[in-house]
Amino acid sequence: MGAEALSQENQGLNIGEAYLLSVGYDGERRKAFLKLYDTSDDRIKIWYDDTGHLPYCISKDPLEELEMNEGIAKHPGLAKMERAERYDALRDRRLDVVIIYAKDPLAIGGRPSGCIRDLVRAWEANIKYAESYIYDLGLVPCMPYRVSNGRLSPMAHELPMDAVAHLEAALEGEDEDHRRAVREWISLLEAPMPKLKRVALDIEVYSPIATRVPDPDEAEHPILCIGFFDNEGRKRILILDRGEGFEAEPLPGDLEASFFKSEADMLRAAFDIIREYPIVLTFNGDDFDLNYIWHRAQRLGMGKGDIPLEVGRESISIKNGIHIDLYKFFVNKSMQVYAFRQKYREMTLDDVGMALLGEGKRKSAASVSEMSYSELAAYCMKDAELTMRLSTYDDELVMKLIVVLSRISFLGIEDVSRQGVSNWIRSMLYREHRRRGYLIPRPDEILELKGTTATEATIKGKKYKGAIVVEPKPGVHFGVAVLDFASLYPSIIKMWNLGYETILCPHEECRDNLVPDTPHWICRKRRAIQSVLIGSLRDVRVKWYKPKSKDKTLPEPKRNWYMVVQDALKVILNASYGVFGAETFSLYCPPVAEATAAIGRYVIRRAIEKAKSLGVEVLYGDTDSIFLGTTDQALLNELVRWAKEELGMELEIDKYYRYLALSSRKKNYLGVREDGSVDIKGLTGKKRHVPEFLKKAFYDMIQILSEVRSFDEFNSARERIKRIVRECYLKLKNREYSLEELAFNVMMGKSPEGYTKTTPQHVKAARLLSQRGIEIKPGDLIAFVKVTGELGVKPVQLASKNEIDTEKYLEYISSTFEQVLDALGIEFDELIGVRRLESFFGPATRG
DNA sequence: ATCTATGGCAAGCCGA
DNA sequence: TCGGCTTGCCAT
Repeated sequence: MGAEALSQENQGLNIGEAYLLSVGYDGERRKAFLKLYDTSDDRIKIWYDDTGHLPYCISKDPLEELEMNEGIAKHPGLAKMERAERYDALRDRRLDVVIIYAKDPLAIGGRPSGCIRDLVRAWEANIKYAESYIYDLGLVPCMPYRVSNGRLSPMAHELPMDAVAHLEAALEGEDEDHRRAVREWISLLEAPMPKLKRVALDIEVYSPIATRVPDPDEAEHPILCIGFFDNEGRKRILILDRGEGFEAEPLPGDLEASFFKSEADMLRAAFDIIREYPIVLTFNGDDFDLNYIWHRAQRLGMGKGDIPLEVGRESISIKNGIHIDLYKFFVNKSMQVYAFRQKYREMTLDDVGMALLGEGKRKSAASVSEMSYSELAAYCMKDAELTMRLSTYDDELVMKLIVVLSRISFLGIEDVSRQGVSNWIRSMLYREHRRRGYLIPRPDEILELKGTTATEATIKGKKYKGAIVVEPKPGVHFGVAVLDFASLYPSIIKMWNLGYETILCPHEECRDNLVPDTPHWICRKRRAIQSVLIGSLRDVRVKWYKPKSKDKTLPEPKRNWYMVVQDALKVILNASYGVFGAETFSLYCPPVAEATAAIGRYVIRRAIEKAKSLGVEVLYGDTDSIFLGTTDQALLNELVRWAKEELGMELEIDKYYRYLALSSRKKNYLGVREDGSVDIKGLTGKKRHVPEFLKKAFYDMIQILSEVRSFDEFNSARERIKRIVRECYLKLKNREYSLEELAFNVMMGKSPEGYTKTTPQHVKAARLLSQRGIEIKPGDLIAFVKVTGELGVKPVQLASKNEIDTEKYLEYISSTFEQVLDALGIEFDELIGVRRLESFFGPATRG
């Protein structure tokens, strides 16, 4: 049937080179479609499914659903097969558990559905659709294809010979599953990067109250202007002509401005511009800009057909186009922490722009409603420009990341840029199930077969025991080497064949293949899917992309690409263990997470014992790292060799410290490297909430410590540190610091009413702000100072200098500095003079 | 609708 | 006053 008949829509579709960017479902046609980026004219072409697969439709009304899916019930594959027969057939093809698919078969990009029934399961066993559909066709998002007479075929690209040669050597001794996976990853990651034409859009909306954000669902106020900034630097601005009082005035010369008497005409002009581009970028366009336009256009009498937008539940797409909401991308915790190293802290365009581009939003005294046309245009254009530049800076880093993540996760770019890391991993694993013809287990099926955890967590309320943190040896240590296991948990998943299928397998023969520290065992007969996929990704990163990204002999663009891929892989690998311990993950399997952590403890424990047996002192260690009191190459190399031999794990010499200062606190240290750079971990002085004045003094002290080369030099350093602390103390006492410098900055974890058990200080301050009519939302940073009086705190906005509680601040200074000083054997009292301090000292010093 | 994990520290709250 | 608990932030 269908496979032979070309859809009418596809007839005559010929594209030389097209990148598959997104997968969607057209409800009216009841067909899946692909959005293809045509590189010859930079437009999106739509390709409709003509493979003849039947869509399964989900409806709240069961009768309606049956009716809609009549075709499926008649499907020959389904009709033929009896229930018991199906299960047997499944069992034969599976590893060792009965695994049954039970997700919404229309989940494009994978939205789980509660609507699950045998019908779907059986149907899924025989035909595949939608999410599985691009896999059936052998398609991978963001890869190049040729379309000829409506048929898609992959475009070959050359693999770099050095990569091929290197990999063949590195793959020696690995099994065939692993080798195949590594080759495929390289092929995906080395495919060409498409040049993507795109425009950034931003709107400004009139608001009668300056501080209130207009509600997009109501869209009751007019849109004042719409700015477009494209990746070739073209700037266009559409402005609503509001008549009297707003004379047309000269606008910057490179700005193409158009004025409209009618807001509807302005929107129509905006739609024409949107249609010009294959890709539209916004910063929060899902929730605000495009959402407002959507509702406003209808309020002005336009029909849905006149608007080139497609509104989904959580996102807005563009007909014949792609919409990427960069806010959703940057708000993603994994991106923030691992790819951008926490350079930005707040999820605003201003903060992200400042951190990544060195430039924030345009400052303006007036609200948009009161701005002159030229000011309004400049303000709006700046936001559009920042949004665009977030996608272009550093040789298109962000676009590259999205493309690479899309290829790894097999999600289209609209999905991958909006979803979290657990969904990327889910999609990656599902794809492999489908390719192998495996059905996918439901969460309750895995849980029932594999059960929960067997160890007791150290922290109350956690599900299982985690990593080891070695008790630090307090003091200053000169000549320290830090060794760590490269990608510890992914390596464990690879070496120990961990996966939901293989843990606690049904074979008697495997029961003695135990995970140390647990009653769990692991299958010896089959390889687990996740072990293969995560293990191969890990090897691709560690053996190819990471070293290449550091190779200074490579041309810059090449090295940049290696760096991007390396970062993208890091993000996925870092999450690859945690997802199995997250209830919300669709392949949640607590014993897998527990076993991973347990093996991690075993590995580091063995390494510590080995170091000791070599006569090396172990100063500290955390999860996957050990800090050793030697820099003797022979000893270190022996340890590395031993780890490879004995544990099958790659232990690496990470760095050397000229000296390392340890207190008795875990996860707290200061290490100075040979070149004088300093690693500060966990110390209060660097934490976000600490007042600026104290951070400054703290870093002044660090600067001094970084210059210390030998034990003797601590004496002069001590004097200089003494001066810093004294000065800090005096300025505090004389009230020379501004309120801003004195402010603690603490984030609201929830709304002010959400705090029922206790009322922390920042919440007290927040409530004072609420009383003044200032809205406080979760995620807001509250700046407050400590004051004398009942409450003890006040928001900066409401405080005055003379009510500052200097004693409290002094306590804070002393405890902050002590963390470093007690490691160095310096008494805080002695720095500042005990005489003056006596009255302040409350808590005794540690150690 | 969305959400990787556990371990550890400092500070403050709050009831015994 | 003490100690358990909550909170936020950080390490890995």
